[in-house]
Amino acid sequence: MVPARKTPTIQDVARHASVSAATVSRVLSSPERVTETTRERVYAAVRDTGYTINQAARSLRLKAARTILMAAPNIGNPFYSTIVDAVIREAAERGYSVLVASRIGDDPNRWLSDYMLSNRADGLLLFDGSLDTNRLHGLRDDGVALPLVAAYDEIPDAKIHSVITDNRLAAKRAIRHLVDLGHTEIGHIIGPSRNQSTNERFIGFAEAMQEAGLVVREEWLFPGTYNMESGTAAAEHLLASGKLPTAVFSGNDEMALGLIHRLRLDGIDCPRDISVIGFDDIAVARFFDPPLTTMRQPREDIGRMATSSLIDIIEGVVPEDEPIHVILTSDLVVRESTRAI
Amino acid sequence: MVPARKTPTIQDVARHASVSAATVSRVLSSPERVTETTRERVYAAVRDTGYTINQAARSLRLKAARTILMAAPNIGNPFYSTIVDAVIREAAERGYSVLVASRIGDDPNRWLSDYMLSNRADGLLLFDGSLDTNRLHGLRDDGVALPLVAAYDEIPDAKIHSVITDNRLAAKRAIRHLVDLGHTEIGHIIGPSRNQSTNERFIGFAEAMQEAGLVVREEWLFPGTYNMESGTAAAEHLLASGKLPTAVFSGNDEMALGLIHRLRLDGIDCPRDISVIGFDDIAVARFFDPPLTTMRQPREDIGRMATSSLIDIIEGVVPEDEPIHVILTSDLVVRESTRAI
DNA sequence: TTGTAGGCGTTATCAA
DNA sequence: TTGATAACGCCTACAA
Repeated sequence: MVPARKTPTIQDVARHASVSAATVSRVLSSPERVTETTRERVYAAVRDTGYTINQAARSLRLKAARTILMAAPNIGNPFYSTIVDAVIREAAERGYSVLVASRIGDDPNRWLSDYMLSNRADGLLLFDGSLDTNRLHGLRDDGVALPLVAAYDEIPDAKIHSVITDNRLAAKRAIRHLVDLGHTEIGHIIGPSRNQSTNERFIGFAEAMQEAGLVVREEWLFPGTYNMESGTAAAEHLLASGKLPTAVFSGNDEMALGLIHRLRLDGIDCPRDISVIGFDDIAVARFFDPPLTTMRQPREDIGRMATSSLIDIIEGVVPEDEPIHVILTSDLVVRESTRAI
Repeated sequence: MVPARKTPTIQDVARHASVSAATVSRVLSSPERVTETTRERVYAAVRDTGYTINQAARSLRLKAARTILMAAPNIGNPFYSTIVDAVIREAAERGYSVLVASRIGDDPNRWLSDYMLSNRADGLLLFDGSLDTNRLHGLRDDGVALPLVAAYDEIPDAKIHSVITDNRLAAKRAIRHLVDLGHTEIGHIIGPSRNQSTNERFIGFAEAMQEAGLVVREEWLFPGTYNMESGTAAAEHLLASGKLPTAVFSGNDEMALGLIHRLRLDGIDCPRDISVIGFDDIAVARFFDPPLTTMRQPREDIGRMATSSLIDIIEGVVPEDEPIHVILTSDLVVRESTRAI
């Protein structure tokens, strides 16, 4: 219980074990290159001194921080909870730490370059498709491309590694589900337009509508912001438009929840009077009243795969000229917020 | 648009500006100690070379990482979303980065010490009251106490800085609200017992019951785990117990949501047949059906204050022998899940 | 198998 | 006001 006077260094361990610092370093990184006996002595010394490696020194020497940066436009959205968890988990398994950043300040690109170029992080996990592609390419270090994986929200650039979901297809399936139930008057709450995934969902919606021979009515489209309040706003927009659609495809679950809640205030019941399908399958979806029909996003898989891909790239196991493009599939989860007309 | 061959160092900038590296360093940290003219020359050189500081080298030299570690038992819980956001925001404002860790692996303490002692983080924001106090004290560096702030979940140790909420009082107010509505048969879904906040809420519940002259019935107590599934389980427990209470105080909102959902499946309607009050006021609470009455936790304030306190401690503006103890107050938010009997 | 020595990029100290 | 120098703790040639 003697408090350490000072954080022990590799030198202290070396002295303690009567070996050189080099040997200690070797024991720690490649134990097989050291005799059994000295190895044991070093391990003992490590225990005795309570030595832990100094990451700053190690990073400086190795030019690698064994840290990745997860950047999202709004990490405060509960949607990211599962993802953050998966990212941390996967990173930890491979010996990496995770720094998190949210969009802060004016220049959306500056903080990223700061992190990357200052040796704080070895790679970037980007959940924001709205960033300037060129500047991203510009983030270079040592003349080699910055390890970067676009996750969830795609970046329309084939050269950038990405782990995304089949947004367009999923949207089409959502609409087909409604069509199969007999709906012909279908509205759509659109997500924030700066997200590429939003656009993909919108395109899927439009395509499916056309394929079903249905018309997209302008007044049944509403630009939301992915939070519940904008679902409420969408409801008010629809209410004001005079005639309600019989079904609504919401760009995400939260807006769907806001929509259902607000409509009910005016006596419009889901699913009795209107069907609503969401997107994501957030945790509350199945506990809501009515339990929400939605397109389930494999959030955990996104986090895990994006992280492991990024680390693969950092560690050079992925050839630079063969971009990774993982497209995960979303599942239709039918619950009670949609019903036949 | 010429891609840099190599990350420029302070030496490169120095050469570029025809000054010494020391001068460049000075310009960057205390510009007033350098002549206007050289200062300008250095700034220009920084721009030209695209120099960014190497954090690893800086950390090594300064023995400070300008990084804090946020550790929570289950960062995957959406409850933390707002908090993470606030922490990042506050930290960024003071020039700090944020590392996140979740409980991973066997030894809950080991990873923390690893982070701290290895110079990766300068301080710890701990959202987990179940950690061994003594080992926490043992986390020392240079013989001075590890900068540590216990946030949200308190640690029963007066020497540890903390930013928490008035759990016991809040629970009492929740119960009094129910009592004021005429309820006398009140159940409680308890959170995971390893959390101190859980215990505080339970004590508050018990005290308020006693003060109101009500008895706590064993079969109306249910140990949950803070997720919606355990709310469902609580419902089934109550259903099986034969007689339902007329009101339930849930240790958090998510369990309340699961409870309400599950009871409705058996035709027990909230608030018609049973009143439910939650704790936290998570984002969905007001959009749920019925909108949830709950004790609002100032989550953003917790994140912000805990972070700024921690950084104060790191930077030595807080005397070590005067622990910070912030207790934030929770607000009763009356919505529609509770009603007079 | 082990040790010596040099350098990663930065900043603080001391001189000039 | 500015510059030279040393040191932070680690790893890796290279030498023994």
